[in-house]
Amino acid sequence: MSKRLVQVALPSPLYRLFDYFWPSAQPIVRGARVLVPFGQRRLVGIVLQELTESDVPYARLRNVAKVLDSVPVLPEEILSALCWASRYYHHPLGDVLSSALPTLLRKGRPALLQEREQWRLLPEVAIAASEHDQHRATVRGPVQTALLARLANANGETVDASELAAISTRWRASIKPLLDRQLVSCEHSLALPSNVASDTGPQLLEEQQQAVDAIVASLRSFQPHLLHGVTGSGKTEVYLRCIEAARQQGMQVLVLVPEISLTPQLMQRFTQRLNGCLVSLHSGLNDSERLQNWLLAANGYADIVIGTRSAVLVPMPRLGLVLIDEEHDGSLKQQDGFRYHARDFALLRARNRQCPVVLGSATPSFESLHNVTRKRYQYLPLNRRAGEAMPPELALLDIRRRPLTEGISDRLMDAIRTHLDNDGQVLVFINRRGFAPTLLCNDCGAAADCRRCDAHMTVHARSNRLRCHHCGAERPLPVTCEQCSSENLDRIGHGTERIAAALTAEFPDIAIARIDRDSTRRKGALEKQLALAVSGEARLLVGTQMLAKGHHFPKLTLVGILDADRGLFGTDFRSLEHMGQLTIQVAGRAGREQRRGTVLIQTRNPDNPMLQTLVEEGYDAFARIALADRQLAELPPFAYVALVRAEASDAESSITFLRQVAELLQQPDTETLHVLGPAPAPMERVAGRYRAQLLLQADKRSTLNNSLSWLTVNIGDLSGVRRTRWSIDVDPVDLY
DNA sequence: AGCACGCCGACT
DNA sequence: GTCGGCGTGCTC
Repeated sequence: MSKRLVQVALPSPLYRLFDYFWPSAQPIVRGARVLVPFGQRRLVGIVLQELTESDVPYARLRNVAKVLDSVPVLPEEILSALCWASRYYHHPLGDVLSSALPTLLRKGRPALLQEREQWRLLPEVAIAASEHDQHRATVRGPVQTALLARLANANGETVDASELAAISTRWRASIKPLLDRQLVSCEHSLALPSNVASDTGPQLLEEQQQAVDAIVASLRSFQPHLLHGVTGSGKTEVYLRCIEAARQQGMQVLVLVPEISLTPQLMQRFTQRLNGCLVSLHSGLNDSERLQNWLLAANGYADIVIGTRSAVLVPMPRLGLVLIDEEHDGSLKQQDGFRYHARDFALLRARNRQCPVVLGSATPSFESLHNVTRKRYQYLPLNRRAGEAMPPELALLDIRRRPLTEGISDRLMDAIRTHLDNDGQVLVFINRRGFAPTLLCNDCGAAADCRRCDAHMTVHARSNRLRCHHCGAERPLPVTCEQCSSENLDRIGHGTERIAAALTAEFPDIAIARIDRDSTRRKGALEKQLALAVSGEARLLVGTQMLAKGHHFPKLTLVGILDADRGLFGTDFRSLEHMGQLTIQVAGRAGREQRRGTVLIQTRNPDNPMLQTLVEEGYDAFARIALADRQLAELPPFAYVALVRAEASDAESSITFLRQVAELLQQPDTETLHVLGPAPAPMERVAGRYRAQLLLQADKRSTLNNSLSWLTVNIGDLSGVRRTRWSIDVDPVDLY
């Protein structure tokens, strides 16, 4: 009798699956983990199916070393979606499956929920024991006495093991004899977090109610909705009502947010308003917390899962609704390894499960707007701001031939002063951190450059250092030019640090909160700065795009945008879209309560039609025109693109490698696939490595898909694969 | 990707 | 004489 055979996906960059003998009497479970020998190593893989035969000579097949799960860790619902994603994104299946697992499961840890361990003084003996103790107390050690005292103190209620552990690190040794003599008992139970709403929320506006009704009506069927709500229109309130409705129907709800640690306000609101088992998945969790929450979701205990991008990969057996907040946000796309887009993956899952997806944004992605016109998404607009709030008034400030103080025009400075005099709060937005982006020598003209990147070093004045924002390199701020030793150095350009300093000089009595990655790196620093901003204690706010995401500053009356022009001339076809979204998002921070907000946008291109459309007619009109341009240029969402990226330690080999790739791609579908490049990346050298890319463009998804499939089977034969790191990026969000 | 094997340079 | 550099090959 021959041994059974099984096909396993392993975490490796190989576009291949591996066959093993199944020596165990246990049933073969698709989606379960196995430990297998692989070369000299042992890897954790996922069982895909039983095989009747293998193409590999049987002499070379090896045995599965250990079966790790009797129940699939990746049930069919998520497994089939991940298999699809592997084909769509042309990323090796084993790697895809592995990235869907929390780290501890990837390492082979049992997929068991942590149970709560609780101890109790047995009631029958409680009194007897304490009397007994009065006479024979000396028999017990101090730890035992303390443990008994703590348990007696609970009056027959249970005490968590963690509390007993706090008494002594050796508490287990001390409690064992008490357990043996049946003085105490130990109980294990599932620690299910359970949230109870403390607040019912406001009456909905008509538009909000219509949106809720439409979404709730679509439960149990596949229906994407685009919830297009201007800032302050109460999107979150719509989410909350839909979540509650789905939960009451016994469904699990998945909520994706850009970066949970950046939105403590949102998280707080969810815990205030939702009932049931609420679980979060974000970068702030450690491995065991992450595993626990993952398992709560995967076993159907969690009712609501709120998380960042990777939460979309978590199995949810009762999934009935998916919400994606800030669906235009670039952080939904993974930028390395398995480069999936969480929005698109969510749509696939929802289709499989026949449930609705809500995409929420004040500035929807062009893709989503296009899907509304194609009638693929239901459009749910929220145009009215809650309460009395009026939409902010946007205006362009022509700064050509105007005096500037540290990048701030006299007219903006006057406006800031007026608002501060009238008790307003002002936000100055500049999407650049540090003090100055360049340190230039006035004598020889040399800029302080990063030694490993094609980039200037950014001056950080407070820490007195130069930093590279691309590779993280750092060095002390030089006093003299590194090239010619001249002392005549100039700091060129402006970052948040410099703007904050300039505003302090101008308004010495006003408290300033600076919010960017540097000022909020320390734990708790972001919360502190945000609290200053929200309370209005800091009346001047300076920040990067961190400030643009979902925060609510009730007292804000004026927003100044310093460098809108940069987005007009980006290298990327999406630069303009991003500029529009960022501008409107930042503008949305203003005037969310009684006072109408003003937004002043400094520009040297006041005649630019796109900028004018954005300011005068709003985001929708802006998007319509920009989308028409995309159509003419045959760019997404009217065409399908992918990028083949390569990097190597010298400039030549990544280009030569991609030249071969381009040649390879000429073979199938020659007429319909456009291959552009290879070209060096816009910033060729980063962290000492030279990057290049090849752009693939097709008017049919299948053309692109077939070409990439062909590529993945043949790319391994190219010379130079060893020396280049390459990757495929389907539907890239950034072209560099 | 990892890991082993294999063949050439500066060291105890 | 060896430790170790990274080129090449393989992983069921």
